[in-house]
Amino acid sequence: MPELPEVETIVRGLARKIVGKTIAGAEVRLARIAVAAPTVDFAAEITGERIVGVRRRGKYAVFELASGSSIVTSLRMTGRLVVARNGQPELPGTHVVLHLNGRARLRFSDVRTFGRMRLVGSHEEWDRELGVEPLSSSFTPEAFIGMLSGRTTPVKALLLDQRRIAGIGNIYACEALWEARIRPSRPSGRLTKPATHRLRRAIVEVLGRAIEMRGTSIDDYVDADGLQGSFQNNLSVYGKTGRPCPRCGASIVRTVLAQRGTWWCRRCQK
DNA sequence: CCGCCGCCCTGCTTGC
DNA sequence: TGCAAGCAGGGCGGCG
Repeated sequence: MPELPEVETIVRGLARKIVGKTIAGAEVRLARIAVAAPTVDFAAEITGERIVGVRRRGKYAVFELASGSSIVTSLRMTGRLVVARNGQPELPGTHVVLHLNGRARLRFSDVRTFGRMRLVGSHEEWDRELGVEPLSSSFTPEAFIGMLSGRTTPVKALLLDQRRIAGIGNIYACEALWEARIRPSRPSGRLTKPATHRLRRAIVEVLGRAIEMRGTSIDDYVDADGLQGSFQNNLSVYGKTGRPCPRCGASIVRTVLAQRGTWWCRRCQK
């Protein structure tokens, strides 16, 4: 499932391929995927627009258009954004195709149809509820302490809450907590000061390393070229039920926390 | 404000 | 072997 490192990798690839191109037309094959304001036709509205930028915010890929509008794309679990030439084979479940100048096509596919491409106006604050970018200078120790302090919520649930930190999903929450040697169920407000610092650094470190490895491909994720990442080979605990902890050798367990599968080491995560 | 729950959806895994 | 139930999960709306 695409989290921050996967979306970052996709966006960097897309930026290289489609910035400066004009949208000559748009095919919306499944209407509920392409969302616009009630009176606005998504395809008609973006036709003729030039793509002036592609960026990431949290787990969203944002296409910035010359008019000031943006297409905010959420991939959820199985969404994919791939650029291909017209005529090249499509991925299954291709619901939206943007025709760019020349033969380039930007395809959005999603077998589970949870993902969305949403057209937002230039002054629409679509990300008002989204939290801090963990790889930005705003993710300071003080900011992180402010999020944790006084809360009883399990720290893993807090890491998954996009209103606090934007971009962490289940894989990197599990990996960062393992890295910081913190039990996922620990009440957020009960972390010691050193544990808080370890966790903040672990988040930054794990996300950065995953970007270097071009993301984690377990089931569906591919980049803008349709290629897999390689961070799945560097996972310590995610999906590793019964395998030895890379740090202490104890068996990795799977529990359920905040309705999510949670992998961790009972011996060295406290 | 906060936290919890159900829903959306389909492919894969599990169990009989 | 075949089939159906169960499971997976990010974001969102509803509820207490």
